[in-house]
This record gives sequence, C-alpha cells and structure tokens, in this order.
Amino acid sequence: MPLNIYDISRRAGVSIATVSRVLNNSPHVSENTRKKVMAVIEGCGYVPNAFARGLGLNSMQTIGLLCPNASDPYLAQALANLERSFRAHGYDCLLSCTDKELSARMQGVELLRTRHVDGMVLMGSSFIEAEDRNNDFIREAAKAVPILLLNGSFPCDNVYGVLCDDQRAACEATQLLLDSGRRRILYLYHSQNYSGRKKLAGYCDALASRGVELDESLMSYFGEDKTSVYQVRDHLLALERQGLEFDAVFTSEDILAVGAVKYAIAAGKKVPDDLSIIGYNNSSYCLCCNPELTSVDNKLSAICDHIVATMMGVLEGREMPQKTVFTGEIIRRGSTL
Amino acid sequence: MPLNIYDISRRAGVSIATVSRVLNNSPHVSENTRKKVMAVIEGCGYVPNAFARGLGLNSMQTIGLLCPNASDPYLAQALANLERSFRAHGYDCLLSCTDKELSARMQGVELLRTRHVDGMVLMGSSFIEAEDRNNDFIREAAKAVPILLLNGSFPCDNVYGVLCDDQRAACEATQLLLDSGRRRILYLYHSQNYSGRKKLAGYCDALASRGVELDESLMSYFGEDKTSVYQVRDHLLALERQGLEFDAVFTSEDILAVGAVKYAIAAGKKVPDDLSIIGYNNSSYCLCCNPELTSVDNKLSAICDHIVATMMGVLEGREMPQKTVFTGEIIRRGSTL
DNA sequence: TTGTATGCGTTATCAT
DNA sequence: ATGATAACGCATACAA
Repeated sequence: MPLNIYDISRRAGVSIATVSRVLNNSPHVSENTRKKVMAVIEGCGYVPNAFARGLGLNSMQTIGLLCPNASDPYLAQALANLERSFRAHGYDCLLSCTDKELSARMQGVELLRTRHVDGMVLMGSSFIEAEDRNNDFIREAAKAVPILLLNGSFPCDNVYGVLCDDQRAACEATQLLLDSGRRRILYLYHSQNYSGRKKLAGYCDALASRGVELDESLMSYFGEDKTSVYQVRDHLLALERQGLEFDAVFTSEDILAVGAVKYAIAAGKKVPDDLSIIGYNNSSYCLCCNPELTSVDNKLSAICDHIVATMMGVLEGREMPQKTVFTGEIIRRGSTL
Repeated sequence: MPLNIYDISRRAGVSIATVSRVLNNSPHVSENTRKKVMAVIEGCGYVPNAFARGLGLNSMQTIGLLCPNASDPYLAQALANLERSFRAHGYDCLLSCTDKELSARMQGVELLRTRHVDGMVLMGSSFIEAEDRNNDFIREAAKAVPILLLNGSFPCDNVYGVLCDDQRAACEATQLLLDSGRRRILYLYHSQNYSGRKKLAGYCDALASRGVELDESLMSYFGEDKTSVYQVRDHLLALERQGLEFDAVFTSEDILAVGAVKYAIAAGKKVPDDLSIIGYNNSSYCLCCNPELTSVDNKLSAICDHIVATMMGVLEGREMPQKTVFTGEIIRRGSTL
C-alpha cells in the first residue's frame, strides 16, 4: 500500500539510485535534482521501508536492552535514560526483560542476536557471574556485536564496562558510619554479583581502615527474590531476637534500607539515634522514608550517557575505552547522624 | 558470514522452498525430508535472517510500547509485565519512552509506525487528550496497526482500551474517608487526562452521595512535572498557611500521597488521626511510608495480561472487545482509620 | 552527476 | 511432495 522507491523515482523523473542517494544524502547529486526529489518525497510523505533497508544494510539501527527486573525503579530509570539517549542518536531500543536466572539471560541475549541488533546493553551487575564459564555466552555474543555493561566490567574484546567504583563508595559509606561512632554495622545485600562483591569488599576495607574487627554474623545475605521490605524487617527482627547487636545498617540497595527503616519502627528504635542507615542507588525510595535515606549516588545518568556515547563510538569504528569508572557520592540525609 | 537458506538447501539436498516449508512447518512436506532438513538446520545452528523474513512478511513480530516516563514505578512495572507476556507470545517489544508532551507522543507513534510494528500499546491514560483533534494521530495510526490503550479508552476502530474503573474506585476511596468522619478531603492530582478526569468525577460522586458540599478550593491541581514529594509537601504547607482546612488527602498517584505524608510530618500532624491519606496505584511506594499508604489497586497485572491477550486476538483476526474494564480495589493500610 | 543491474535472504506462487 | 522463480524494497558497484 505505501509507496516505494520506484514510485518516487517515477514521479520525480529520476532513477531509484538517485532517490536512494538523496535519501542517504550522498554528495554525488546535484542541488537541482535533490530539490526536485525532496519535493516529491515530502509531497507524498514517503518513508523508506525499514525492513528492506535492514536487509540491505544488515542493520535496523537497533540496540538491545537487557534488563533484569524492569520494575526496579533504579533499572527503570536507567531504561528511560538509555532509550532517550539512543533514540536521540537515531537508534531504537529492543527491550528484553530477562529474569535473573542465567538461562533466561542467555536466552535474552540469543534472541536479541537473532534480531540482529547493532549492539547490546546488559543492565545491572547481575550479568557477570563469578563462575567464569557462565560468562561464555557473553563472549560469544561479543563476537557479533559490541556489548556494553551497565555497572559491570568484563575483560573481553568488544565488551565495554561503564560503572561506579562501588568498592570505594561502599568503603566511604561504611567509614561515615564508623566515624560517627558506630561499630556494629550490619551489611545487607541480596546479590552475589560483580558489584555486590565490590560493595562487600568496600565494607571490609572500611572496617580494616578503622581497625574494627570483621564479624561475619553482621554480613547478611538476602536471596534475590527476598526484596520485600517486610522480609527485610522480619529478618532484622529475627536477628535481634537471636541476640545480635547492631547500631547501623548498610545495604546494597535502597529498598533493603527501606526495610531497615521498617525494622526500626517495629523495634521501637529511633533513626538515626539508635540506628543509622545507609542505602545504595539514591533512588526515589530515599525520599519516601522518614527520616529520608542517606544513600550512595552511583551516578546513573552519567553512566547511561557514557554507555550511549561509547556504543556510538564503537559503532562508528572509533577506539573506545574498555572500562570507564565513575566515582560514587554519598548523599547525606536524615537516616545518618 | 552466517549461513542462509541456500546453504541449508544444498547441504540437505533439497530446494530452498522445501527448507522454507520446514521452517514454517507447512503440512505439505514428507516426514522423511522434514527430518533430514531439521537435522541439517540443527546441526549447524541455522537461524533465518530476521530482516529478510520481515521484508517478505512485512512484519518482524514486534510490538511498540510507548511509555511516558518509564521511571515511574507503576509504568515500569507495566513495562515489565507487558514485555514478558508479549515475548511469551513470540513478539519482541520496541520501546519508546516518549515525553508527556503531545508532540513527543506523536513523534513516538510515528517512529514506531515507520518501523512497521505489528501493534502498539499506549501506556498510561495521558495518551488520550480532552481536545479531540489532538487525538487524530491515534486515529491515523490505528488505520495501520491495532492500538491498545493501557488505562484508557477511545471510541475508534482498531483501538482497544483496557482499564480500571477509576471513577468508581475513586468514589469508593473518597467514601471510605467520608464514612470515617472526614469532611474536608483534599484531592491532589497532577494530570488532566482521561483517568485523571474520571478520578475527579469519582471524588465528586462520593461527596454527592454523602451530601457533602463540593469545595473547589480542595481540588488541587499539580502540573505534570511537579511530582516531587517535596513540592507536594511545600504546596500543602502553603495551603495550610493560607488557612485552608483539611482532614484527609486523596491523590491520583501514590507519589503525591507520599508527599502528603511528608507534609503531615512537617506540620506535626499524626497520620491517620489528624490526617487520613489515600493514594492511587498501590505501587511499591505504599510500603515505604510510615504509616503505610492505603491505596487503590487498579489491577495492573490483570490489565497487562488482558492487553496482550487482546492484541494477540486482534492480530489473529479474532473479534475482540473494544473496551475492557476491571474493578479497582482499595487496599487498606495504616494511613487511614 | 545519473542510470542500470544485481544482491540481500526470505516467502509465496506457480509448475511439475 | 517438491522445485524453480518471482516478488519484497532498498543500497550500491559499475557503467555511462
């Protein structure tokens, strides 16, 4: 039904090659015929067929976004940033909300590959696994298209990482707690992934830097799915009943910190007087609590901008840094002294 | 680099037509050759080229998702639900995070059309405007592909609305407040769109049903962008300073209700004793507040499921209902008596 | 500068 | 049941 390049060429009295040249603003076309062709094109609202174009160029200017858990406000924000920026560069985004399980992520990557996306963004540090053979599917995919890691790093050709120095930020956050006199700092995390391990290391660094002994019982792992604030609250209440003492909580995600606030309310503790709390991500959750959450801002929007810039650079054949690190910033609010 | 259908046909000793038939499991192929061809296909991991397929079929099995503000947890959740479900049906999702402005939405729809998506989902009620001529771009797009409205309704061929009865739900929420003795109920909203108007009507219905006089000064409009909890808090503080009295707040979005909680804290009022609060969407924000927010659950996941089912039905040529209405449910929590 | 002709990898329409 | 071949709509190498 819609017209094709032949229709335009006929109406403009030129060949389809000329129309194509005008469309791709080739320099090898006289100003006169360009005007003439453009007039016809705009006159009938002609738009080149994207499928045919894709077939010829083997590209539809599309970036695949792999997002485990788009309902997480942090990743949702990243999604919005990335999509907006890619679109501004003329690229569309194909979304794949994979589950966190390895098989689902592999499937997501594979599906995007069959769609011949020009590049992929793996969102969230959960993509890189500790078991190195589990990362083979990333190496494989990277042979075909550039892969950008949001909050991850991976030494592999055609894979580019853009991230925040979580270890340092986590260290500084923990030091903030230590320097305000806290000694029993609970570390709550729910993921054993790349950045999860970095944050844990930062926590340990801080303790070492202040000569505080590491207490394993203060490091509390939360399964991937147990992110409900209620579960965190109940978990902390259980720890309290078991006699575990703590005067601060540092979490790998804001939502876990929200749970800590819930716990404080349930346990009749004042925040921050009885319990200091620091979250991570500086998401919109921080403003919902009372008191509001001190949190680590890991520069999401800068990271997203840089991801898009890097992707564009790679696609244009320019040399790009394989790893870009931003520095986190602690946003102090009411949940700390 | 990857093999094509000719490679397969050669290796299997058949014609490309037969390979194509096997691929699209046509009944007109003997079990014997099917086995033979499948063996070759799986042996070398052949996958048909999506672009060529798209060109031939004029479809790449893609649904366009238009999402104003993906950073809103409610829409982000919808995004995740829709994508998962469409994918389960073999459709990929092209994302377009349009701005709220009309021109941006029009542009988003247009862009998706040039990509020849098989259908579009317009997320959020902000897509349907009161000015009817501003909806022409939807009518235009609907001529080409089916359009599903998430939380919207629009009497137009090939446009299908799936929504919650916001008017009724808002009425019931307001009645809940009235029946607990509140009389000065502030209604906070930040959008004049379809569902925004419905909620307002429900609010008015409730007042009428209980014989309470409508006070225009209690209906407080918030510009689209003024969704920060701080701004809501300050706005309410300002209203208080102006001498406006109110003992309850009902909002069109949870985030606005969070702002109301902030106000109560700032003003030294107890929730729900001095001030009852009800939000809308039953989003994750509800659990972050203290007390937790009573909110209207507008059945997002049911709506998403139904959107996908309807889209699939339309694409398969079945007759589908143009409008499907779910009933909201009030989830009572600590912010109301 | 412009036009001709071919390839891109499918699907679908004819024959056989 | 299977095979040859023509679309599908564009980009481009090559010719003019």
